[in-house]
Amino acid sequence: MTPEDLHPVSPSCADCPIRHRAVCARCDERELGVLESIKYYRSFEAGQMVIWSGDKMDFVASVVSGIATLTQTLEDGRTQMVGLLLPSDFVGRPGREFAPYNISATTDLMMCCFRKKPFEDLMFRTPHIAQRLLEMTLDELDSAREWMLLLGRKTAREKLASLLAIVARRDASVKLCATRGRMIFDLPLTREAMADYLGLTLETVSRQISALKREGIIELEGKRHITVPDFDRLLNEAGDDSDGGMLS
Amino acid sequence: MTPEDLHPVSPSCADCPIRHRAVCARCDERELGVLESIKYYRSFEAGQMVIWSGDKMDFVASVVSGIATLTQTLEDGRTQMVGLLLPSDFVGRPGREFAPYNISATTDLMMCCFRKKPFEDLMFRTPHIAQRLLEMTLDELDSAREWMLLLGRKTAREKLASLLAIVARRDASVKLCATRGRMIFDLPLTREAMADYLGLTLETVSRQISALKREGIIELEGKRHITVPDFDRLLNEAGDDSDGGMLS
DNA sequence: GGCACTCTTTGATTTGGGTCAAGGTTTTGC
DNA sequence: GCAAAACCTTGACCCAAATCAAAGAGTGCC
Repeated sequence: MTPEDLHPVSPSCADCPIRHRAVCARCDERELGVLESIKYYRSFEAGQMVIWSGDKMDFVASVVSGIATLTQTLEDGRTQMVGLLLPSDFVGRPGREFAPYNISATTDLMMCCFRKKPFEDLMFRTPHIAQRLLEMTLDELDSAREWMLLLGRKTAREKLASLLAIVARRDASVKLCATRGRMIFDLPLTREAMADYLGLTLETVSRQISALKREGIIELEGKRHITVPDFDRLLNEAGDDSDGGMLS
Repeated sequence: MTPEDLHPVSPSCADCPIRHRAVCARCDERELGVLESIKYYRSFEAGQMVIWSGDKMDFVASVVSGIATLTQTLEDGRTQMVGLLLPSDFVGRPGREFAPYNISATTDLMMCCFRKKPFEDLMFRTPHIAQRLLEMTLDELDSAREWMLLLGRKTAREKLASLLAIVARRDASVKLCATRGRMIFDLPLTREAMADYLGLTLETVSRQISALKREGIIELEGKRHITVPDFDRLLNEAGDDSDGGMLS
């Protein structure tokens, strides 16, 4: 498969990401006008909290640039990442008043937000917006369930290979690489964040990355810059049947 | 909390479960008429497959009675349950042609099905149906993410306690028990099914159940009939912050 | 009643990944 | 340019849960 195959939807959007991810294709001028009037941008620095679990969340948003994570924690501090938000991903729940998990910026982050109440009003008046959101939510649910398989049944090595495959697939910069099967990208996560996503410890993540490097499945320059010489070989380590869904 | 608190929505529905779970409150006569005309019932025996992952799925459905499970498997046979369907739960995805996982009956099962195409048509014409489905899907997503925390970060004992707490909460028969905090119910799953749900082996499940019994946190009569003398004590073993969401 | 089957329990042993500890490397801030 | 902090790697050791093995319990069928 070529890198182009991996990006059926352009990740760039001149105006606002929600246009193509959630609504644009079927929106008329009036609806776009409403969206314009209720939107605002917020930026966050790497490490900053966007919202705490349980806090009031009076907006929905999509990621313009940068990476955000959704995490849940037990009282004793064990934490599990339950979602990774890359540019163009949507977050927020019409009909929910409080955030169900922590959202934090792992890199510098720009979000395009819409005030929740008027967004909900628009959604109730505009069936195709609710339908598009339903589709997106079903996709997220599929991803979450794919992730349950990973957390419950994959080995540490398979977990790492799966994560690298997902990031490679979604990272826009892989497009720059022309050689068939070869992919180059930067890991957007620290070892600790990867561990939280994969249900491992950071030491195990580090060891598995070293092992994949030692065996030539990945090449590593610095701590974050990764080259995958043969994407199919990486997928093979991930333990999935063929390439699978693994959207976000 | 009293057993009644656990069942804010009546699990019984004279006509069809989807009425109260998905649409009924806001449906008019004409919409209910359409639903009537496209619905049919299917029953399955314990152990029977409802649908295989990847097969064409031309219906959506809700569970009338019995238990069904959603599972995903790796080629080498490792399997992970990704959802448990109890009476009144909905399954199926408008806009998706193929089933993304195996659905199977773990007990005798009755489902109320709606042919997909006309259901989708109705949904497109009827905004509140799409909106209700969106709400339900968001709830499912929250449950899936709660489960990710369990799979990634909880110990075997905490996993078992969490599962027992969920089943106790959802099982209708707990209503029959009056004593505050005391709950009696039947496990609807084999040890192996529990293991697949929890990302454990069946031996570990068995050992943990024995341990909980030995310590008086549960009482066990036969293999399936469980008494929880003190529900709060069970929750305490589950490791959650207070009682949490843990819907299904 | 007894055989066959499925489900469950329990024990012995192994092992993958966690924990603890030390040191290396990169980034940030002054 | 140096110190501190953050992040990462590697090693030694340990333990929770997996694996392997055997036997008990319940159920249905002839």
